[in-house]
Amino acid sequence: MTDPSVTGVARPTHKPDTRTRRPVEEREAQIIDAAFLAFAEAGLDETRLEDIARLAGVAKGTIYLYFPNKEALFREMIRRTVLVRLDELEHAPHDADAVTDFARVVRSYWQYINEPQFPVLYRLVTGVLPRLPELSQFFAERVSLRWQRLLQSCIDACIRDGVFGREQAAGAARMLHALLMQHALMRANPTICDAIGLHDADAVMDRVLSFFRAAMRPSPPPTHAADDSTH
Amino acid sequence: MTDPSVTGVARPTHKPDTRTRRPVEEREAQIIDAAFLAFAEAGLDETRLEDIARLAGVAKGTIYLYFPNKEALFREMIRRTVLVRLDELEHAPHDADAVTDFARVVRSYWQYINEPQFPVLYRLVTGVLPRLPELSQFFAERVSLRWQRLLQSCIDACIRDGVFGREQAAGAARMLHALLMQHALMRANPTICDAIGLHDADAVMDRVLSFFRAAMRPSPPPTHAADDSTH
DNA sequence: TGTAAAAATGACTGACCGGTCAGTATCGTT
DNA sequence: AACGATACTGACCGGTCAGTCATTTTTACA
Repeated sequence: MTDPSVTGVARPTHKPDTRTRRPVEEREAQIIDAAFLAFAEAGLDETRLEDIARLAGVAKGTIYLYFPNKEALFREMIRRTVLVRLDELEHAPHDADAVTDFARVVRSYWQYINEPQFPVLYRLVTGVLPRLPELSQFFAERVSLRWQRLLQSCIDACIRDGVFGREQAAGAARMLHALLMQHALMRANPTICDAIGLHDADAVMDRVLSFFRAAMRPSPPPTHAADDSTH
Repeated sequence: MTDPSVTGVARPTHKPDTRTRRPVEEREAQIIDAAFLAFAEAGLDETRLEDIARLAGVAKGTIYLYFPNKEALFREMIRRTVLVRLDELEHAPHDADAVTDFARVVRSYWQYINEPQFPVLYRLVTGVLPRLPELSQFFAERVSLRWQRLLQSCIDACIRDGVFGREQAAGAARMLHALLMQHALMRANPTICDAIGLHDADAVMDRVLSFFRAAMRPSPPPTHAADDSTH
């Protein structure tokens, strides 16, 4: 008996520093990581605390030393996983060139929502919406709205520079967000991804951006040519 | 024993319309409707069979006369609710005019995904994805892919007519689908809907269509004016 | 009205699992 | 080494609920 997984490792080499409290954060992270994996596979209700405990390499009771209950663990897991990398991305300094800036932000967003965690989070949050509405609110605020604001500011800069026309300015960020988000979600769905070939993430983003730029390109001066559309 | 769904019809009784078996379908529909309401509120796991039974006005045991278990009831509820109105829409005869046709199909799709049931179905299906992957496949096939094909055929017709340019032809239906779907989902999320004002469904659709048309408008002839963009 | 079959009922059962806590192991200090 | 203090464990408890089935109600028909 006893636990062979961790015991006996930490030899008392005098005492380098009192790391007594360090393990607390480690344990939490350990449990959170395990929770992500377990919840990702089975969702909030179908996941048993035992499973999380086993994945984390601790006993079930240990989880309750760090989180008051299953739901709180779930919530905290979502919170932390959503926030990973989000802040650093937003706080990156703006470039001088509006176009470069725009491209950089779009790429960051695209990267973020195409990491494998993202669709999982989206699914988990969506799945528990009626039970944990504040979580969905948090998600909407932190992801959808935040990025839309960021995108809009880049787009506005491009409009000021004359790269984009003014015609589609209103809601342009929403459109771009919709295109990117939906494509990321489609890519995460094997049925759809296979059916319409979205495997190459870069290619998909280029395609979306090309479409977006086409919509945003300034109108030609009013030369009223009736039907010059021949191929 | 035997199959209750069809048996007894061939009775040579002189009664002209033996409605003997009519209640069977009624009961099923009754239970399915109640299941939709109950599942919509709490999801697959959190919904108790008792709740569904109470909503349907039957006893719990009765449900098991019509559905083998909870999961099958859930699946069947999704299947039927997804299919409602889908076929009739697709089978409507095509118009002669490509533009009118396009507008009609887009409006149908928009209507479909903005009915209050739709986001609920989307959420439910998304929520149980790892457990019932074939359901998500069904949903993807019946909604996303089917409509994308339909949209693409309308768009192609518009391109042939010169209304849309050829440049963005590839994946145009996917783009439009992404825009419409994501906007419908955002509209169903109170946090987002309130934050960016998407309450007026018609206005939102117009905005999306305007953006889409801007992207699809044929390019002007190649007058290579370098920087004519100054308003 | 009688009666047999079909339909519906809801009390019951047993598996399951979130949460508890008495007990054990480990660590830091003296 | 001895002694708290702290971290961890996992058997256990109790509530819950999907699914069952003996019983009751309804229906069909003579």
